Amino acid sequence: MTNEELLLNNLARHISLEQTEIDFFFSLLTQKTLKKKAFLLRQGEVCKTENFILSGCIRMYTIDDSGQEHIVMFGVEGWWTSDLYSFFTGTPSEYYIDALEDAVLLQITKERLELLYEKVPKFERFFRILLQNAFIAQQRRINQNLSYTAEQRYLDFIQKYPQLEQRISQKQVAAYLGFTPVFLSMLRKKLSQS
Amino acid sequence: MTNEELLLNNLARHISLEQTEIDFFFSLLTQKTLKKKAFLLRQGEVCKTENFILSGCIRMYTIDDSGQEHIVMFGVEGWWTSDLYSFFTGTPSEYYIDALEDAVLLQITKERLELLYEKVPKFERFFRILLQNAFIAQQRRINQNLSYTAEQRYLDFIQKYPQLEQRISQKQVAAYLGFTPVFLSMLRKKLSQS
DNA sequence: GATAAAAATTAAAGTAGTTGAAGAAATCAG
DNA sequence: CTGATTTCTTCAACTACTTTAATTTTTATC
Repeated sequence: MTNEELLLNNLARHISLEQTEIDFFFSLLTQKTLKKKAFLLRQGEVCKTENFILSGCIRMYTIDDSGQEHIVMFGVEGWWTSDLYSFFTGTPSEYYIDALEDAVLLQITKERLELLYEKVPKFERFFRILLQNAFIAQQRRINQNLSYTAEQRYLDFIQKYPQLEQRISQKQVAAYLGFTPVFLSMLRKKLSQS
Repeated sequence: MTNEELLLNNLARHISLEQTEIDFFFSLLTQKTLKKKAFLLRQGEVCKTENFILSGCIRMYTIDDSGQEHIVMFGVEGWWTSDLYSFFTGTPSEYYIDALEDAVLLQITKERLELLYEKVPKFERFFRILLQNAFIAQQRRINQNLSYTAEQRYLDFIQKYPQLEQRISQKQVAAYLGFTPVFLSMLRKKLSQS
């Protein structure tokens, strides 16, 4: 699947478009490559784009008072990523976004997105559906953090994202699940023995 | 402020409407009263409505394997509440929604919402913005659950929702913040002493 | 391919939050 | 107003998870 097809698929899953509408949409996008460890966004900056991931792996995270990183979301090819709050309100972000692997993105700015909504209102629906899915995924995560033990959450994670677990370090998995890498190591040992 | 004004305000904050559009919107709503402890939705049922809370207090929660309740969201007057996943996909909900205080709601069904989007597309924007705000609030919560101690989360909660803390039991607060009522009681004692 | 840097493992001691149980205080239903 | 139910508090024992620190393994760099 080519890059363009990846995004076309993503669109077609939710709305049906004329070729001219597709072309117009693509004309609004710019491509960006991001080397591993390079930042797409830093805390304090305003997030100017929504980003469709063509390849690679990125994370969005905060750093707490004691210097620890906490990952609020991962993104891989086929996913959209952005700090929506900063993007929509124009206020500085609380988050960092950087690449865990070299990545290629398609970006759209807020101005161009507004233009897109105006010219092709169907896209308003498309982005609402994306948001809806992201909302639901977050709600699940909140509920799991409240209801499940660390072990249950880890098992759930590797079952749900088996490919992802292979691609990122355990340190990143722990920063997503909400415990320490040391504890994850102990967990894995315990699970491999039983 | 009358009931109708509460919702009008909520609308006006995000989109501007003609009187006929407002009237049409209101014609699609039905009012529902909910006695304390009465269910708006049970696990396994399909969520048929989005609900605007005119008065009272509701919660959305799950019950885990060991019988404990975990609250994923509260709602008070002026807020919208629903299980969006079930609402949009038509699949059975994983959640319960019930009233912590006698409540009055304005409800809109999915069919009527689709009709509304069709006749007055501005509403698509309105509901997207609502969703956006809810998304952002959830993202904050995920990050806080990862980054903060129980004590920090409690202090943050009472600072952010001082009115709410007065209206609901500590048991509900604990079920929202993710620890036991016993621990909350200990926390409060410790905080009152220092 | 050698060296440096980052990640993962292990162990031991410490802490935050849970569990269970019992009594006191508050709320609810008739 | 009364008894019944639910909520809150307190205590002590327990467990899940953290912290620190030392060692090994893996990955990155020139």
